[in-house]
Amino acid sequence: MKTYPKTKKPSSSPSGSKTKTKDEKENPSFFDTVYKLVRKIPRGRATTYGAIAECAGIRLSARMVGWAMNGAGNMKPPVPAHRVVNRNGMLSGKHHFETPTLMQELLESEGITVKDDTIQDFSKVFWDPAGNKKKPATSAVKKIKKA
DNA sequence: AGTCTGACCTGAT
DNA sequence: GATCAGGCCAGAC
Repeated sequence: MKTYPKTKKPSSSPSGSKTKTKDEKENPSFFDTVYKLVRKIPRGRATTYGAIAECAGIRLSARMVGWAMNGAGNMKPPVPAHRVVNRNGMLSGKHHFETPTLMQELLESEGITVKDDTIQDFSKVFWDPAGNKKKPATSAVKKIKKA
């Protein structure tokens, strides 16, 4: 699996080094968009990377969403990354939190039922960022709703 | 400069 | 129905 022979630095925040991007203000990387969307997530709600990626306009780059979350921990206003889960509603990134249980703790603290690292009634707690932006959601959302 | 990994998703086999 | 492969962007070695 992932061949990671190199040293891993926890402080590898993508957005942390904003020196590379010319002007994130005028040229807001999708990173910023993701953070904004995630911050817009109401309490007691959760969304998926795909939904955010879709809303950000990078459905095919949903992976980057998770990567962007990596820097979320360094964000001043802590981005509610715990409200972001994969399409399965499983706390995939929980392991990346300060504590593997922190994510579940936060979700439960918001009233979300989490069991076995998976959000129960995900279709209910699911929050569509597109709904806030009035943008057409993808089939991913439909599937979730259908489930 | 090239290579690879990364908290994913979708489509096709 | 489950599994495989492809794909996007950005950062680190």
